[in-house]
Amino acid sequence: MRRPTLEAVATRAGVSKSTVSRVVNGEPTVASDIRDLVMRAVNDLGYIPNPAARSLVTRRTDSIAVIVSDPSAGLVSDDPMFSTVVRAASREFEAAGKQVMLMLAGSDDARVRARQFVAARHVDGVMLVSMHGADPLPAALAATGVPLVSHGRPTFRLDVPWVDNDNTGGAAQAVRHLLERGRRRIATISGPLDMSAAQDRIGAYREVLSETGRRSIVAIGDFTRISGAEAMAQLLEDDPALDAVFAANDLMAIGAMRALRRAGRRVPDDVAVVGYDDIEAALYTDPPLTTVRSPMGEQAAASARLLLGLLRGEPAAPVILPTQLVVRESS
Amino acid sequence: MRRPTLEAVATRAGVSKSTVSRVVNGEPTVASDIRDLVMRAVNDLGYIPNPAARSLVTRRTDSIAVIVSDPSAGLVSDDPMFSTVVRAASREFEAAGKQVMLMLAGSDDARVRARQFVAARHVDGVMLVSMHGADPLPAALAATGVPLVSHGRPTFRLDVPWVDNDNTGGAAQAVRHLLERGRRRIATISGPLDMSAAQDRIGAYREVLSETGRRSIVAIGDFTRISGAEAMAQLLEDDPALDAVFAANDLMAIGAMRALRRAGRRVPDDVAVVGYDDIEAALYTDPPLTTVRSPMGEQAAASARLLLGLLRGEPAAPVILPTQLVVRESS
DNA sequence: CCTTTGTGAGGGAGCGCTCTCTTCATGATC
DNA sequence: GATCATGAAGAGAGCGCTCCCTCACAAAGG
Repeated sequence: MRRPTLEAVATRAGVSKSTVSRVVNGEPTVASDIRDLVMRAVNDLGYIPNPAARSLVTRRTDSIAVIVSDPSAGLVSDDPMFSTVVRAASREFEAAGKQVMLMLAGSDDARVRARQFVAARHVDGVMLVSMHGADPLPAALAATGVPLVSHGRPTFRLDVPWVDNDNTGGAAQAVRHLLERGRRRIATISGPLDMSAAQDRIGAYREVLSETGRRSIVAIGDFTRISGAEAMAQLLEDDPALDAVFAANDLMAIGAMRALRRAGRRVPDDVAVVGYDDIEAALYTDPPLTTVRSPMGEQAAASARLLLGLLRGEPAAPVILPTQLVVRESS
Repeated sequence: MRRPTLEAVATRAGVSKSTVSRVVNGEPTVASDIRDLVMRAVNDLGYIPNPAARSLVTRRTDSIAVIVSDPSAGLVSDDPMFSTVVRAASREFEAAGKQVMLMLAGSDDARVRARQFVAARHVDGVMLVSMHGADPLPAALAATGVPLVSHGRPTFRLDVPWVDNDNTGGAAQAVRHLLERGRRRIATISGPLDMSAAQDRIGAYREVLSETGRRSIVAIGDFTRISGAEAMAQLLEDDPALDAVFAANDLMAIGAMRALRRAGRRVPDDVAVVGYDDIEAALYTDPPLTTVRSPMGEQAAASARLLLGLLRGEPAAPVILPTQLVVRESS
C-alpha cells in the first residue's frame, strides 16, 4: 500500500503528469478548470510530493544547515546564546520555506560528518555559529562551494559573509561607564582568546584604559558562570583593591557576583560589575546587572537573512549591529 | 562541471555500478583487492553519494524531526530547557547517524507545515517536545504513520511512547522537605495547567498538603521568570503570612526570589523557596536554590533512544526517570 | 486563404542511486 | 569428469519527479 504518486493523480484527473506537476508547483499556465480538476484529485488521493524525487532533479533541498561548531557543546547545558540564536535563525528560515538541519559539530568526528553532509549537497546553504580560532571547519565548508554565512566574525581571514554585534564599541561603552562612575581599578574577565568576540571586547577594554593611563587587570574565562566565578577569585587575589570588573558576558558576570559575595564584597558599593549581552537572567541578579545589550536574536536573524539573500544570488557583505549600554544597579 | 556519480567511479575503477554501490555501503561480499580499487577511485574523484537519489529508492532519509510545539517559542528567549533538550537529543541522534531537522511549531501555520513535512516522509521519525493540552499536532502527526515519540507525557490519551521524569514524586519530595523544615503555610507557583508536568506537580503538592491537613495556596505562572515574580507578588497579597513556596520550575523560583526580595522578605528566614529542575542558574542565586533535580538531558536522550529503537522495529513503552531533591540554602 | 504567433497540454528522457536477478568462476563432492 | 553448491560481480529495471520539447489549436496578420 504505497503513497499516491504524481502519475496516480494524473490518471485520476485524466490529465498528464506534466499538468499535475504544473498545478502542484503553482505555475500559472494552467486553465483554471483543469487546475480545479487536478486539485480535486490531489485532495481525494491525499497526494503529497516526494521530496527526494523532487530534489533529485531540481538539485535543491529547500533546507539549510545550522552548524554549531562549539567544542563545549555539551559542557554548558544552558547557555542562552544557543537557544536564542537557534530559535531566531529557525524562525527566519522557516518563514522563507527552508527547513533547518541542526548539527552540533563539537567533536572532530562530528566536524568530519558535518563537512561530508554539506559536501553531499544535503542542504542548499550553511549558517555557521560560534567558531573558535583553530577550527578547521569553516574553511572546509567554504571549500565545498555551498553558500555559507557566519554568525559572528570569523577569527581568521576567510571569504565568508558574517554578522556580528559591535563588540569593540560595546565593550568600550562598558568601560567608559565604569570610569564615569569614578571607578579607578577596573578589572576584566575575558572570554577565550581564540574567539573574535572575546578578542574585540578585551581589546576595547585595554584601549580605553590605556587612553586614560590606567593599567589592565585581566583574568580569562570561557564564557561560563563557573569560569566567571573562578576568574573573579583570581582577580581578587591579584588585586584586592580593585573596585570594578567588566565581564565579557553576563554568565561570567553572574559567576563573578557569586565570587564577590563569597569574598564578602558588596556590589556595587565595593566592586561594580558590568556584563555583556543582556540576557534575561541579568534582570534577576541581586542587584540587577548593568550590561551591554547585544542583539543576539537579531544578529541570528540577520545572519539567516544574509544566507537567504545569498541563495537568491544577491551579494552579501558583513554586517555589524549596534549595541547599547543598559545601566542597572550593579554599577 | 557536475559532481562525480556512482557510474563515473565504476568506469574509473573498471567495475560495475553494483560493485561500487556495495563498496560504498560497506557490504562484505566484495573481494578486498576490488574494494581497494574502488576506494581509490572514490578518493580520486572525491565521490560523495547523492542522498536524494539514495532515499528515492531506499525510502529512508536517515534524518528525524525534532518538533518543538511550543506556543511561547519566541517569547522566552533563554529557557535552558530548549537548549538542554535539543542538544542532548541531537547528540544521541547524531551518534546513531541520523540527521536532526529542527522545527519550531509555534504558530498554527508552522504546525500545518510540520504536519505536511512529516507526511511527505521527509524524515524517518519524529520526536515531539513540550506539548500543551489543546495542541492538535500530536494526533495529526500520529495519523501520518511516521514513528513518533514524545518528550514528556502527553496531556491526553494518545498511543505514543513517551519519556518523562517523575513529576509527582519529585514535587512530593519538595513539599515534604518544606514540611520537615517546619514550614506551615506552603504556597505553590504552578505551571500552565494544560501541561502534564504542571498538572502532576501541583497534584502532588495538593496531595501532600491534604495528607497533613493543610490548605493549598496556589498561583499560576507559565514557567517564565517574570511569571514567577508576578505569581509570588500575588501569593504575598493573598496570604502575607506564608512561610514557604514551591515553584514548579527553577525559572519561576528565581522570579519568586526577586519578588520576595522586593517585598522585603528574607530567604530562607522569612520564606523558604524550592524550585524544580536544578538548572545551572540554581547554583548562582542568592541564596543558592533548593530544588528537585530533573534529568532533563537524560530525558531527552532517552526519548531519542526510544525513537531510534522504534525505527529498528523494537517495541516501546513509556519511561519515567527518577528525580532527586537537592537541598541548598534557600530552604 | 494560408501563414505566423501564442498558449496550454502531453510525451518522455533522465536525475543518481539501490536491489533483485542473472551470470560466471571456483572448488567441493561423488 | 560431471554435478552441484557457493560466492562474487554485472545488468538493468525502476524509484517519483521535473523540465525540455513537441504538438494541437486558436487567433491574428498578410
